[in-house]
Amino acid sequence: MNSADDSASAPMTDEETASAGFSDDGKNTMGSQLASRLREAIISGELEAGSKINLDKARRTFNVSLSPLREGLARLISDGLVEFQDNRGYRVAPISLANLEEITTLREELEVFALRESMRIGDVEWEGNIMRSLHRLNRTERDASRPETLEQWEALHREFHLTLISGCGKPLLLHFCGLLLNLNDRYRRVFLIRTSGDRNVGQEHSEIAQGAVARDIEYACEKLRQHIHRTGTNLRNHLATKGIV
Amino acid sequence: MNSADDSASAPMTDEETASAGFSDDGKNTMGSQLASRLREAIISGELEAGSKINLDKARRTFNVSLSPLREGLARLISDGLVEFQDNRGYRVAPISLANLEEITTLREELEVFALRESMRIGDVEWEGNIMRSLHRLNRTERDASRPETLEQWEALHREFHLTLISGCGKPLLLHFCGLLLNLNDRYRRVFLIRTSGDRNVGQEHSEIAQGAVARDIEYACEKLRQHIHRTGTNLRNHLATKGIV
DNA sequence: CTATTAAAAATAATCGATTATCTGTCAATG
DNA sequence: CATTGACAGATAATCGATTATTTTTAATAG
Repeated sequence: MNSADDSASAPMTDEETASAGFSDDGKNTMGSQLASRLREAIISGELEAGSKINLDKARRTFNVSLSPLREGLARLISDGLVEFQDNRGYRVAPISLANLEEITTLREELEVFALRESMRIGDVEWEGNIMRSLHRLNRTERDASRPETLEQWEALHREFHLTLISGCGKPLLLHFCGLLLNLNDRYRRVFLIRTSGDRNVGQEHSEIAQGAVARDIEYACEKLRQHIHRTGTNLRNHLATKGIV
Repeated sequence: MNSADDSASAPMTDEETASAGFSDDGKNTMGSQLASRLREAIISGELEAGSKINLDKARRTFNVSLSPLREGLARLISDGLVEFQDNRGYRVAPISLANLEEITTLREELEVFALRESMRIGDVEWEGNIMRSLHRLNRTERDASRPETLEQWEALHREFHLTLISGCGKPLLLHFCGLLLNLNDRYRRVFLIRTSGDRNVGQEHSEIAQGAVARDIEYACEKLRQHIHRTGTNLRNHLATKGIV
């Protein structure tokens, strides 16, 4: 439960978005790699929400022994992406309308609170990091027809949101926000959503970022709240379309 | 990440306070039992904060193989009680003034928010559960000279706080609050603190509970916030006494 | 004397096999 | 016909041994 300063690092690969409590040096262990692969498989929808994870099958699929497999799965439990029951094994965490709405609500509470704190005590380096993240995000095209573009955009988008609140000086809070962001991204990835026509997401990000570095607390926080809320509404509509309750 | 309704159950044993994502049927697996024993060892201070956990030694101490030991430790990572690094093993999560202050701040934010939501949508059963938890808590004496009394009180105290917010209908939020409560209790247990003279904790609990069932949102939330804040201040002083930074 | 490297010891990670538990099927019973 | 119970197959949990990595120690060069 530490590492509040990840955001200052070089361009992130998916592997580096690991959750708190665990950390990888690059020289990964098998369990770590599996956690990454499984996380990607779940967030991308390759592993269906709610489905059972057969250990023996997974073991063969990934060509590993049970130990590292369980190790990896344990981490995804921390992430809220996998559920577990004694003697009954693992299951991909289900998705639901209620879950999405809770994620959205909590993001509005926690992420906005974290932004407020960041604007209160964040330093110049924090400001700089925001502008850099914003620039990189805005320079990246999001093309639904090319998956590698999507993944890249998702990584940068996540990075932007985390950087925005990285100045708050509260590792636990950042951990919670990271989890929520992860869970939220899953809904977007599962539905391969492109933003609906009436939104200019790039501009929304810019407004939040500019408000943040200008230390206009009420403006920035309100923009962020709206941004999160709109995303929630957007995703909810897609969920409804697919008939998910 | 479910089970929002634990609070309606019979008197809790320590084992039943397991974290979300995992659940035990009573017919526990070895990993589950280990998680409980280790959790107790850490929260009680038996395992020193910040100290390294030697797998081989632990394996011999608990008379188990590596697999269930790792399994148990993985759960404590989810709880924020253990930290892990690839190829370097496990370590009891350290304690610090900053960590305690963050826990207190986040409890003020999240627990109060959860109480607000509970008061907005909680039903009569929720109200009843609160009154029951309050009664059981107030009927239990907390005697620092008798450890079994302390554990009993801690369990009931935890139960009371969770029940208070159990009506909010937000499993994730309850999960976060549960984690924070756990982390907070650790500080209290480690220092075997009895409440300082100027507080009547029993009355504080009663006021919060009565405000909650009377749906006096502002009153109850403010009382809860003060309660959490006082506990934080209290613990901080003890930490300072022991020279912990 | 300090810094660098090599070997040895300690520790963590993984594997393959074994044991325990659960789940579904089907027959026997009321 | 529904219910119970025993069996068999599937699946999860655990173990003991092996392999990989890190940390410590010792030796050597500068």
